[in-house]
Amino acid sequence: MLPCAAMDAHGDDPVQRIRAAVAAIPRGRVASYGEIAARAGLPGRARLVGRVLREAPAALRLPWHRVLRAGGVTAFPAGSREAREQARRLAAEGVPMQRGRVALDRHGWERDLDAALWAPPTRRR
DNA sequence: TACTTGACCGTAT
DNA sequence: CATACGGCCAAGT
Repeated sequence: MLPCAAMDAHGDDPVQRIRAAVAAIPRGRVASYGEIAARAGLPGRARLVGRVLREAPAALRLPWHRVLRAGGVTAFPAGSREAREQARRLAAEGVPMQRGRVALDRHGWERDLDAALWAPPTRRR
């Protein structure tokens, strides 16, 4: 038998883990390719994330529009069909993209961590 | 088999 | 802000 059979039980396939990481991006939030790679346990492999998204079946309904390049810049050429579609989808969930860029300090997935560290100890509202 | 491409990234100039 | 460079590595030529 193959030794990988055991690990498969947990989903060892990089493609599956990347898809799962993308699917986990909260609505109204965005993440970078590098961040997704790291969350999928594949640090330094941002390009693989791009490849996986490009080849992902549309039927999977992955929130690909929530994935941006480092710095919050769209991975698509300005004005391209994909870039416009991405901006449209993000806008639909309250994430503005201007000049092909999203403000990560306001909409980045990791923003919550910083917010938590800087937030007042007591309740907020 | 060797070389090129890419939905990328961080650092350095 | 813009180039450049090295790292990454599966697919395509």
